[in-house]
Amino acid sequence: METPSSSLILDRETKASERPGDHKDELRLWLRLLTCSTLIETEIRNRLREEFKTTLPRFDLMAQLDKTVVGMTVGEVSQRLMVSNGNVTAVVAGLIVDGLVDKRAAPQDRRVQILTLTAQGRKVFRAMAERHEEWIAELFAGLEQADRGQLFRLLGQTKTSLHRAIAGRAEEAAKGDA
Amino acid sequence: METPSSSLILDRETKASERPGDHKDELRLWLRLLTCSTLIETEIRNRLREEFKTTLPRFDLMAQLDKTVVGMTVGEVSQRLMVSNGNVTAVVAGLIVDGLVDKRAAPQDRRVQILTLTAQGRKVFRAMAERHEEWIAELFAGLEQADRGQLFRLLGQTKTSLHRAIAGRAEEAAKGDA
DNA sequence: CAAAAATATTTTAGGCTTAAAATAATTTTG
DNA sequence: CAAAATTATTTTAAGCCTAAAATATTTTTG
Repeated sequence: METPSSSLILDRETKASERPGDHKDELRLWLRLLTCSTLIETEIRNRLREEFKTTLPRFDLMAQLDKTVVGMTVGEVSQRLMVSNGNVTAVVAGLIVDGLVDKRAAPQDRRVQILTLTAQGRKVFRAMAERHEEWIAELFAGLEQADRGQLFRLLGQTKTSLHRAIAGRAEEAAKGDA
Repeated sequence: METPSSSLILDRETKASERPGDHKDELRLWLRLLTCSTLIETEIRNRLREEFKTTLPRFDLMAQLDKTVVGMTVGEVSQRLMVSNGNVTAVVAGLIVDGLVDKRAAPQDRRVQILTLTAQGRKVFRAMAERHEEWIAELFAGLEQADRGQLFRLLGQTKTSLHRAIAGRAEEAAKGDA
C-alpha cells in the first residue's frame, strides 16, 4: 500500500504514461512500428511487381532457399518465415509451376519434403536480391548510420521482450490445460 | 579502378557495412523490424481470436471508427489503415452483418459512404481495446521506459526517411509518364 | 511386433488483400 | 447545359494466409 503523499508525488511528477493502468505510450510505439513495417512492405511489394512481376511471399520463400545448398524442409521454411505449413505448400506450388523451385521427398524419411531452388530459380533470385538490397538501403537512407545501429540494438531488445512475453503466456496456457 | 593500397586501407579500416555497394546492415535492420512487427501481430491476432472470437482487420477497422463521433468515409478509413478501398468494403460488410457498424450514403454527396460504429459496436470495441492495450504493454514490458522513448523517436525518423524515399520515387515515375 | 503416439505435410474452408475494371455520382469545361 | 473528366466506392479475379482436419509416415510403447 502506498501512502497518500507518495501517490501525490506520482501524480505531480510522472508523465502521463505512468498513470496507473495507462499504456498509451506502448500503444503509440506499436502503431509507429507497424506503420514503418507496412510502409516498407507495401513499397517492396510494389517494386517487386513492377520490376520483376513477382510477389513478396514468393521472394521471401526463395530468399530462404537461397541460404542453403542442400535444401530446406517445408517445416523449416515455415518456421523461418513465421507462416503456416499450408501456406508454404501453396506458395511452393506456384514456384514449382514456374520452374523456380524443386520439391522431393527425403530418401531417409518420406514424410519430409526437401525444397531447393532450381538453377534458374537461383539465377532469378540473385538478380532480384541485388535490387531488393538497394531498395532497402534507399528507404533507410534518411537515417544516420549511428541511428541505424541504435535502432537495430533497440529492436533486438524488443525481440527479446516479445519472445519472453509470448513464451510466458504459452506456459500459462499449458498450465491451464494440465 | 582502385589502387591496391587504397582498397587495402578500405579492407582494414572500414566495417563490412561500408564496403561500396554493400547494404547488408540495412537489410538486417529491416528483417529485424519485420520480425518484431510479425511477432506482435501474430500474438495479437491469436489473443483476439481466443478471447473475443474476432480478427485483427475487424479490430483495426473498429479502432478507426471509435476515434470519431460523426463517422468516417470508406476512403478515409482505407487511407488511415493503409489498405485498399475494396478491402474496407469487404471487412465492413462483415461488421454490418454482425450489427457492429452502420453504413449510409452522405446526404450532400451520394458517392460517399459514411461508416459509424453502432452503439453495440462501440461497447464491444471498448472492451476489446482495453484488453488490447494491456497486451501491448505486456509485450513491451521487457524494455526500459527510456529505451521505449528512444525507440519511438528513432521510428519517427525512420518514418520520415521512408516517406521521403517513397515520395521521391513517385515523382520519378510521374516524370517518366509525362 | 502391432497398436498407439508423434511428426511432417497437405487439404479444406473461410477470411483477408490487392490491382484493375466497372459503376455511380459529382464537378469541370467547352 | 451537356459532354468529359474526376471522385468515391464496389465488384471481380486471383493470390495469400490461417486453423483445423485429414493423410502419410515414422517412432515409441506395451
